[in-house]
Amino acid sequence: MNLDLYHVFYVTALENNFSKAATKLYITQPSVSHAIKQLEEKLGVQLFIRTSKGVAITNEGETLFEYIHKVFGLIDTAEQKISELKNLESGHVTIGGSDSTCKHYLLPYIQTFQNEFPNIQIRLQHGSTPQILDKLNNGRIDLGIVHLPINDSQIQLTEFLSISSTFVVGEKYKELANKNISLEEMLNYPIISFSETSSSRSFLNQLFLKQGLSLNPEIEVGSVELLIECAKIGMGIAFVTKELVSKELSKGELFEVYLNEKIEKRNIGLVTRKNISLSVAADKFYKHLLD
Amino acid sequence: MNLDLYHVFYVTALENNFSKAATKLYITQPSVSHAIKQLEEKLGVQLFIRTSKGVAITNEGETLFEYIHKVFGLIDTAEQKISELKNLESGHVTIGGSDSTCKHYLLPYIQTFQNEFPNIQIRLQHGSTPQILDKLNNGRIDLGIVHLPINDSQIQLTEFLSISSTFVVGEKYKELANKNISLEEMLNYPIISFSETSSSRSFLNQLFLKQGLSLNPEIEVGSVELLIECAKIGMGIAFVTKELVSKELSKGELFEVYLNEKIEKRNIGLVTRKNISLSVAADKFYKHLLD
DNA sequence: AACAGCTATAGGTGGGATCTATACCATGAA
DNA sequence: TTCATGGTATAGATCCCACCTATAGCTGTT
Repeated sequence: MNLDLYHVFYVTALENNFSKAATKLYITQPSVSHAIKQLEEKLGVQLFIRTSKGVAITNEGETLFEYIHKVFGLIDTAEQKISELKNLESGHVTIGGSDSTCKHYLLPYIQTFQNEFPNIQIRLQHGSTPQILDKLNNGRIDLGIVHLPINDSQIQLTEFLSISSTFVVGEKYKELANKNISLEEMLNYPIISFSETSSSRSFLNQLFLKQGLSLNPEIEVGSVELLIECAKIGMGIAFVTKELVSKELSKGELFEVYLNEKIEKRNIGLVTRKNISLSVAADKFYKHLLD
Repeated sequence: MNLDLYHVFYVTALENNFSKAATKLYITQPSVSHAIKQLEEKLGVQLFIRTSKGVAITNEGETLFEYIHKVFGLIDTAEQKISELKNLESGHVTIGGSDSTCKHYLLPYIQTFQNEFPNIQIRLQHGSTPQILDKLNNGRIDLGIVHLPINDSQIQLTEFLSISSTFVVGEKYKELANKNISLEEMLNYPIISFSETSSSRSFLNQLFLKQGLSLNPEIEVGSVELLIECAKIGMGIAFVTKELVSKELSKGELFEVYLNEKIEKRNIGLVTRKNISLSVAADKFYKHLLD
C-alpha cells in the first residue's frame, strides 16, 4: 500500500494538470505521470484522460476522489488537532480528589492555570482516596490529589504539600487554649471531627489509638466549613488542618488548643499511573502544581 | 507529507507492539521503530510509550488514531468501490434518446445487458436530438441514441442502425398499395406523420421539399403506436419506419404504399462526448450495443 | 510553419528505506 | 543471584527505486 500515490492523485485531481500538480507537490511532471500510472495499474482502472490541454478525470477517478478528498481532509484535521494538543490550545485534564483537597489546595492552581491556558478544560472528579486510586487505574482521571500514605504498586506518587493538624475551640472553651493538655483530658470535652470515612478522621483515630485511647466524637461533619462553624459557636474541640483556619485564628474567632505532644505533619500527594504517560495538557498541569 | 508513516502508525496502534506491527507490514521491527520516531518528530508529540512488554499508545496517539482509523477505513472502502466499478458489480449508465428510439432500438439491448450485469443500473433520459446532444455535453448522460445526421464538433458519433422508411395504409386505402405513386399524388390523401419537432418529420419534409412540394399533414401524432393505429383505421397514409410495422404488414393489417422513387435509408447513431472517457459500465454497455 | 503547452518515455543517479546484527532494558523464572 | 524471554533502539551497510534531466511526441493555436 503506497499512500503517497493517493496524495499525488489528490493534488492532480484538484489541478487537472500533471505539470501543475508536480509544481504543487515539489516534484517533477514525469514523477506525477509515473505515479498516476502506478495507481491506475494498481486499481485496474483509468483515472485520468490525457488531453493536450491537461488531463480530465474519469468517472472512476471521480468516485475515487470523493473518498480521497475526505481522507486528506481527515489527515489535515488530525494534524491540526495534534498541533493544538501540543501547543496546549485544546485538550483537557481530569483531576480527582476529595472535595476539601480540591477546594483548598487545588483551586488556586486551577485558576492560574486557566489564566495561562484558557483552552484547556479542567475537569474535576470527586471521590475518597481509594475511589481516586481506582479511577486513576481505570484511566478515568489523569491525576489525583490524595492524603498520604497510600499503598498501591501501580501508582506513581509525588509529595505535594505538607499540612499541620491541630485542635481549635471557639470563645466558649477559650480557657483550654492557655494550657497544654493531654489527649486523655481532651476526651472530657465534646470532639468535633470529620466523618468516619475521611482520612483526616483515620489520622485522628490513630493519634488516640497510639495512646491506647478510643475516640468517639460527639459531632461528625462532612465539610471543613461546617466543622469550623461548629467550633466557633462552641460545640466542642475541632480537629482541623491548621492552614485552613489561619484566618479565624488571627481574627480571634478560634483559639488553638496545644497538645502536650507533637502531632505529626500530614502529607498530600499527587498520584498518577505508573508507566502511563500524561497527555501534554495533563503533564503541563502536573508541572504547574509542582512549581 | 509521508503518508506511509501513518500506515505504520495505524497498524502499530492496532497491535500495540512494534515487532508484531512489523510482521503485519512485511517490514522489520527497526523500520517500524524508525517510522514511529519520524512521525513523532514530525508531529512534535510522543505517540507511544515504549515498555518492556510492547508499546502503549499515548493520549495524543489515541486522538490521532481516531482520525487515522477513519482514513484507512475510507481508503479500504474506496478501493472496494473502484473494484466493484471495474468488475461491473456496481455503477450506472445513463442513456439519452427519444421515446421511440429508446423503446424500439434500445430496450432489447438493455434487457440482455441487465441479465448479464444485474448490478449496473441503467437510467434513461428522454429528449429530442438537440436536447440529447446538450445533455451529453453537460455530462448529464453517458451516451445518446439519435437519428442522424447531427452536426456537433464536440460529439463522437458511431453509426448504430440503418432503418428504412416507408408509407403504409390500412384497409381503407388498400388500393394504393398496388401501384407506385408519386409524392405529388400522395398529397391528395390525408398524411399521418410525427409532429413537427421530430427527426422523422423533418426527414419527411425534406423528401417533399426536394421535389418542390410542401407538406402539410392532416394528422400529427407523438408516438409510433398512435401513428400505426391511425393508419390501421384508415385515417390516411402514414410515414413510418418499416421495421416497426413488419408485424402489421405480414398480418395484412397494414399495406405498404410504394413510391415511384427510392427513399433513402435513415441512420441511427450512438453519440458520446469526444475526449471524455466512458465509465467502465458505460463502455461495457456501449460495446454491448455494437455487438 | 512555428509555437506553446501538455504528457510519455528513456536512462542514469543518489538518497533513504530497509535490512542485518547487536546492544540494551525490563520482567519473570530457576 | 543468574538466565531466558520478549521487547525496543541503534549502527552501519546495501541496494532499490523514486526522482531527476533530457527529449520525444502530440494537439491546438497563432
